Amino acid sequence: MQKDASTMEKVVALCKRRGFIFPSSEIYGGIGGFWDYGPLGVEFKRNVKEAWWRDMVVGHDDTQAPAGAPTAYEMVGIDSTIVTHPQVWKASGHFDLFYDLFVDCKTCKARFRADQVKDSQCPRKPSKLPGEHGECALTDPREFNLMFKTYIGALIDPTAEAYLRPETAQGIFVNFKNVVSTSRVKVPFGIAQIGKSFRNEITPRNFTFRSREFEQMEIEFFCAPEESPAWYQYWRDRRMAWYVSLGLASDRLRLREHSPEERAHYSCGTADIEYAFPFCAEGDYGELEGVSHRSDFDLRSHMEGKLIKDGDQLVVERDASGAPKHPGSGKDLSYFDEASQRKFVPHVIEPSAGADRAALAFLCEAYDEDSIPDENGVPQERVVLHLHPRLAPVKVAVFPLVKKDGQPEVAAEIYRSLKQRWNVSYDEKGSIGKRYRRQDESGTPFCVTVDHQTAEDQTVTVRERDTTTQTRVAARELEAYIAERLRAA
RNA sequence: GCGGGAGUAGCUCAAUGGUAGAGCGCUGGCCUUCCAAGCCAGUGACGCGGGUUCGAUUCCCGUCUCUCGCUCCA
Repeated sequence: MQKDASTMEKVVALCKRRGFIFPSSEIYGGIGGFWDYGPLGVEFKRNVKEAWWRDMVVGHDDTQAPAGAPTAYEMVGIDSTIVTHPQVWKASGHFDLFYDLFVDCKTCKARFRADQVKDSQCPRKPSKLPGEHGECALTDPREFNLMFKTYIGALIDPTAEAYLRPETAQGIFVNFKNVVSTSRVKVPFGIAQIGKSFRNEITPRNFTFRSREFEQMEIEFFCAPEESPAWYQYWRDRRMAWYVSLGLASDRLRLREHSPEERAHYSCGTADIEYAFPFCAEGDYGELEGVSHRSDFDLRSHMEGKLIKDGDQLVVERDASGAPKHPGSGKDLSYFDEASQRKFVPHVIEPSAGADRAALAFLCEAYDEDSIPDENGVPQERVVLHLHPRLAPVKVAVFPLVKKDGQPEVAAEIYRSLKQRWNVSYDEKGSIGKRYRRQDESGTPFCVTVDHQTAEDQTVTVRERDTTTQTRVAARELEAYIAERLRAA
């Protein structure tokens, strides 16, 4: 189906109606930029994260090179804290990057970074600086704090200031030494993490796409400097293929290589995996994941202190007295490679994905309105989520065709048995067609119905969500049948 | 923060200066041998504070929240 801004409204409405996603704190009027996942949503989002964790981490084979990879590599995971030592964000550059002073002009509604006023021009009189025009009405510089601040300990004291992490990546870098020295990994290897991050986005927008509290799925992949371009290629393509494998196969998905001007100063390669969300203007895309080549920027930052660019070199930023502006840990985060008898600071490839964004893209892609014939053969519109079975919150729904003749008892028995393996729901209310439709909206790939024939030959019907076709299957073979279909998907 | 839009039931909408109706949904029951539309019953709303008024959901003011556009990005 054609998808545009009105589709987005329908997806949002469906999410609310079926219990995927609710506005946070809604009974108090909501709170912008925060969203809660409901009963179906939590299962769905867990499936997204589980698919990522399985495909990237626990399912990874350390012993041989995957297709497209330069060599075999190892993968491990961690789970670091949301609140860290505040110095982490100073050394990483986030403190300076996320903590700006702005002045606004009340006359022309423009906003300038306080440190860039002298390089800006007044929108009404471009020959003048902001504030020089007679009608300019600049505010005092005001703090723009993109990191959530909190206080460690019960006492509110400036020395106790800390921040909620704006990304999970730094928790990996600061644990690099711990992982290397305890888990026997050798370069090249990756450390993965899934977790919440927080940013005071100035403009939360577009449903869960830009939220202030969101969840990331990040890998920091450490390799030898000279191998990094090949690993960058690998991860870029590997991550793109992951989305395709879970259903984002349409032309709404794309991989976009950043131009050199667009890249961060330390990066020698960045690509975005983007999806044309229904809320995007024609030709626009929204970012799902950034895969970037970060060189040795991060580990060096945590050794030496916050780095800035000096020519084509990265050097420690210094204050007036010549001391590092934001000192690093001083710990040696370099790696000794036994094979080559060589010591180096590993280079990093970072595939950084938004779990909520991926989830939203899967929902938008899956949303469909089609029509299927009713009992009289007249086409009737239906709403269906064609979610990949791995992502579907409920895998199977079990129904008795009618609520009598012992059918509910048989159906409940099947429900209990399948439930040991999958998330299964049972429903005996209303007409059978209505129950099918309800499951279609939830993205349930299979509906099993016990009917009159079940009592005669112990078979049930299995109805498929996408085609609505039905297959008669022996009850005792049901689990194997569904397992096979799920595996084949 | 600035500018625009909007707040009536879970959702979509209606009406009214005299405290609100409907459809869908949801719940219970009846009916029903396969794709949301039968029958009965039930559930449930005027964002908030103030003003005008005998009386405000309605008019006025304020406020809050959401939402759209601008600096942010997973």
